[in-house]
Amino acid sequence: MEYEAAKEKFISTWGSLGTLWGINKAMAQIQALLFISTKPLATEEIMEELKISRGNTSMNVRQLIDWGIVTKELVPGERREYFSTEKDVQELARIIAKERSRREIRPVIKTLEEISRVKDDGSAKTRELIKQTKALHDLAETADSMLRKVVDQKQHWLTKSVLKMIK
Amino acid sequence: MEYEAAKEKFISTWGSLGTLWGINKAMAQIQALLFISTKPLATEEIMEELKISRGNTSMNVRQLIDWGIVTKELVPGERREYFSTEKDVQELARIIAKERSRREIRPVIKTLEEISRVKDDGSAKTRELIKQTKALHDLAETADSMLRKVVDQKQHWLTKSVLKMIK
DNA sequence: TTAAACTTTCAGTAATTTTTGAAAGTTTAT
DNA sequence: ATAAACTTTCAAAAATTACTGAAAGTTTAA
Repeated sequence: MEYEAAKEKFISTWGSLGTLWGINKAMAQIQALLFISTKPLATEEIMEELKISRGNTSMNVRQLIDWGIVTKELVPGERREYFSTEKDVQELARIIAKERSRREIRPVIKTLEEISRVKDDGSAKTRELIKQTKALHDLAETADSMLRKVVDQKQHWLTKSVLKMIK
Repeated sequence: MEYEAAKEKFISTWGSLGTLWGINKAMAQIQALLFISTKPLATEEIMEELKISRGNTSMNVRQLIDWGIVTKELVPGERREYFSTEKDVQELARIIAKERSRREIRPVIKTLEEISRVKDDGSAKTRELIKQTKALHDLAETADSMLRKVVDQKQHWLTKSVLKMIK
C-alpha cells in the first residue's frame, strides 16, 4: 500500500470508529488527520484534506478542543491558528476515558441511584426494579472506577501487572 | 417516585445510553423492559409497553437474540413466542464486552495492522503514519485483551484484587 | 478607525438512520 | 389441505443528525 492510500484508509477507519463511539465522523477524521500529521494544520488545510466546509471544520475543531484532545498552536508572526492533537496514545486514551466517564457514565450512575430509591410498595415488580437497578448501579460504579483509575497515572505498571495476572 | 415513573425513567435512560453505545433506541428499550420484567414478554406486550410497531419490535428482538442477550422462551401449550433477557449483570457485561470486541475492536485492529505495513519510502510523513498506527495498534490490543479477559470467567476475584491494587 | 485576515454562527439543506405498516411467510391444529 | 395465529420482511415515511455556505463577529496591524 502506498502512503496516500494508507493515509486515506486510516482517516476513514478512524472516522467510522468515531461514529460508533458517539463522536461524529468529521470530528474523528480531523483528529485522525492531525494524529498522523508531522506538523500542526490550519483550518484551510483541514478543509482541503477532508473536503469539508469551513463551518464544519470550525465546529468540530472546537469540540476536539473542548474534549482536550486538540490544542491551538500559535505560530509567531502568523495570523491564522494552527491545530495539533495529543500524539501520545496513552495520554489520548486517558483523556478520552476521563471525558467519557464524566459525560456519559457518571450521569447514568446518578440516574440509576435515583431510580433504585423508588417507593417500595412491596410488589414483585417493584422489588425486581429495585434489585436490577441496584445491580446495574454497582456494575457501573465498578466499571467506571476501573476505567478511571486504570487509565490514570499508573497505567504503565498496572497494565503490565494486570496482564500478567490474567494471562 | 412511584413505580410507573421509575420504570419509565429506567427504560428511557437505558434507551438513550444505547444510542451512545451504537445500539439503537428501540433495541436498548426492549432490553431494559425485559430486564426489569418479572416474567417473559410476548411481542404484543412489548409493542404496547413501548408504543412501537410490530415490525420494529420483531427486528430489534431478533438483533438482541443475535447478540445473545435475549432468548426465546417457549411456553408449553402457547403458540406465541415469549422473550426474556439475561438477568445477571455480570453475565450481561461479559456478553456485551465480547460482542463489542468481536464486532468493533477486532476489525479495527486488523485494519491498523494493515495500514502500518504501508510501503516505507523513508519520508517523514510515512514514518509518522507508521509510528502512530503502530502505537494505536498496541494500545488497541492491550485494551481489547484487558476487556476480554477481565470480563471473562475470572471477574470476581479479579475485580476485587484490581480494585484493591489501584485504590 | 479602517481594512484585511481570519473564525464562528446558524438557518436551511442534505444525508443517514429509524420506524411504520401492510404484505408475505411460517407454523400448528384440525 | 385450510385456516388461524403468529412472525418476518421491506419499501416508503418520519425523525434525527450532520453539513454547508454566507453573513456576522473578532482580532491585529497600520
